[in-house]
Amino acid sequence: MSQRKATSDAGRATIRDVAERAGVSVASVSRVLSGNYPVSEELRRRVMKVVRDLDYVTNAHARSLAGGGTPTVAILINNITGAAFAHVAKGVEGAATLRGWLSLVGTTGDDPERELALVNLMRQQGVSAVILLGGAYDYDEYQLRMARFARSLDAAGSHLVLVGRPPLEGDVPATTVDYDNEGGAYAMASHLLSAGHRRVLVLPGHAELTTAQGRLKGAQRAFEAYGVPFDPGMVRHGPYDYEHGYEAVEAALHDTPDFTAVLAGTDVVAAGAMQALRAAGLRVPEDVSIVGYDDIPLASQLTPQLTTVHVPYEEMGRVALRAVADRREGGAGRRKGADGDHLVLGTHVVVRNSVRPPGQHG
Amino acid sequence: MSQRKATSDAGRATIRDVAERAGVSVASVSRVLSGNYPVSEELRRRVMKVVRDLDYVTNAHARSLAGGGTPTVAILINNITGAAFAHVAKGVEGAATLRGWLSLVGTTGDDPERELALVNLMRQQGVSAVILLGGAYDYDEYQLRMARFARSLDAAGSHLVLVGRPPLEGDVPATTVDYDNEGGAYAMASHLLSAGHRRVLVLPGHAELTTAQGRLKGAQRAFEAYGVPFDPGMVRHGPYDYEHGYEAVEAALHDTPDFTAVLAGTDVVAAGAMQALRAAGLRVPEDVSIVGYDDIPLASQLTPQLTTVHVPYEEMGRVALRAVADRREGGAGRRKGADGDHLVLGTHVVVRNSVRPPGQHG
DNA sequence: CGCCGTGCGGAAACCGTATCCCATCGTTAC
DNA sequence: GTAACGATGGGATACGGTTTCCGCACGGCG
Repeated sequence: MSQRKATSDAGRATIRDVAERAGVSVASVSRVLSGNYPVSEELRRRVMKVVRDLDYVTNAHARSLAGGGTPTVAILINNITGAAFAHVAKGVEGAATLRGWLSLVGTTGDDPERELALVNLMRQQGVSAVILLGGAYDYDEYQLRMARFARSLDAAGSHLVLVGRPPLEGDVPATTVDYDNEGGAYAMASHLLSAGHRRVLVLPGHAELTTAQGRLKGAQRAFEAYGVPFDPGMVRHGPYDYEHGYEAVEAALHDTPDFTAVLAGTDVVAAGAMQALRAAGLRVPEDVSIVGYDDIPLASQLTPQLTTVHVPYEEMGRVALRAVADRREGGAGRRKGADGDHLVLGTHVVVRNSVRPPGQHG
Repeated sequence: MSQRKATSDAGRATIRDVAERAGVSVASVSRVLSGNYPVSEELRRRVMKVVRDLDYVTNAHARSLAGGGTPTVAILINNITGAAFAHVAKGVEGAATLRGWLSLVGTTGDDPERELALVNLMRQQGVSAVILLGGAYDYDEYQLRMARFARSLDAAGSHLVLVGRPPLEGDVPATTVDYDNEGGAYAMASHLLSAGHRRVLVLPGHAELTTAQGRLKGAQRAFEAYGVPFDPGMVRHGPYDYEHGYEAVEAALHDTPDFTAVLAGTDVVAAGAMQALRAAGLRVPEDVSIVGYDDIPLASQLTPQLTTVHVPYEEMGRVALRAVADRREGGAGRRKGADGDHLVLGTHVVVRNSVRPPGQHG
């Protein structure tokens, strides 16, 4: 406990050590390293040699305390193993690294407590922005919670970015990067309808999840547009996972076995649905068609390859980071609440082999 | 450019602001917040109220400069979208958050340049440890490179952890968390052999990748143990992706079509292989058996569900973090090069539905 | 009533770096 | 020849906390 300095010799080299050993001042070393001040070639050489000898690296904490610092973004994600969000994270991380920014990643596990704790932790770190990934549960409290985050971060000179969530209401200092969720669902459902399907099992996801709400709404609109009655009994809610897809189809086969297609809220859900159909002796797509959503790699790896909606996840990540970077460079001149606060990216249907007209066996 | 203080009022609140507003000294505020010094109830209340009013959070940079700081681990990963490594990352992140540690994530994209840059960046951040994820390419240079990283980090009071890579040779200050790669492959190949398969297509991965080398070796040992001649012509190297699995099977069907089973180096490779077999009109497992490696969720989502080798990825992540934490608490008393430097976790075969004895149609 | 111990709050010294301001030196112009 | 000037390097200070060292006030006891 007491010997705090026991490992003193193992501590990292400071800029003072370098200065001393090179026989120059601390200021000169700093200038050589940051390179934003003219120094003589001789000085540079002397300093750099010592830097190499000592394997010196600047202390990022001290640097950012003194004002220099590397810009940092924080990525907060529910579950890092979810393929879709992993792609967004990749987009953010790639774009960040490209401009020399650093990225922190935290996982919330869908726990509001942890989300709060992490936002505060990131605030402590002085991040330039906090990027929140993934659909949100639209509790009454949600809007207030996010608005509080947004203001809190804004007051600290940071910024909140919502990716894949609906924008916040009112004059809240946050940026939203979204995709045309409802439109994708509309197009996907239209694809099924135009193939002749009328009885479609819909598995949009959790009823409270904003993503699921949008996907369901898009499907409903498509049914309307085609003049096909939409049967609420054909909708089954549940989590975005394989098991739900499997169980929902199992249950539907028992309750309403006349469906000829499955509109899954997610590729993973589609995979589960496909498996359940097979287990029941049904063929895909000969007996039942299936479509997914997200277009993660799994979609093209299933048999048959899945027709699905492509969502530009990685691009969204890049866009999110760009929005933050622009805002940061735009600086004081830009007002919050400006036009760029809500960015929407397009989606499109990717046609593969999991859809056929109904009743066409063989 | 010039108006550096333009946004002055937007800057975050400092501990001094809190102290002033609460009418107490800076030291008192610090003591209330860190809680490692007795303060009166009255003082605590006064300070906490102001903290809430101002939405104050401590500046992590200043704190860690002054010695307080939150311990941080860095996770360096080739590709965040790879399922296996994502699980390790999840394990590390979860264990880190559990003890209040922070985790940084960086992706290297298999680029040694970026790897170097990131290690240095992390060193600047003063991380407690750098955790390198994933199989390594065993170039001559690799050992030297890692040894340099290890010493460099060690000198800065940090530590290098290799996860899923072979341990470093010699007296290098690094910890390795590994799994029984070769043993898993041995068991998996034995499973096929005991089912009666003799002609097995082996897709171990890239020839230079240490993971692939181990998996191939394990398979070879199993063949030896069973007294079955191992045909090098049945081995096809390539990347751990879906396309490689597909193309390798396609090529093998042309060159050596007498194989009755596929031993894939990865579940994803197995998925590709399965697809190629189907495309050629072969059934799995009736005509050809397939096994994978890793036991990622995909394995149980394929049709048929894949028999594979379970690798405790998430556990490895947790173990890696625990190793770092222990070392940190063990402190100066522990010598580098101690026993705990190489941890090996077990693997086991998970039997599902993708294997049948050869020649048993129906 | 005075002394001393105790508990709590304040002033100040760092942590490692960037930057401002000034001193110095060599150079050029008058 | 001297003054003014540009190019560099050094010293000092600020960044926002933590922590050590002190001093003060209060209470109990002799």
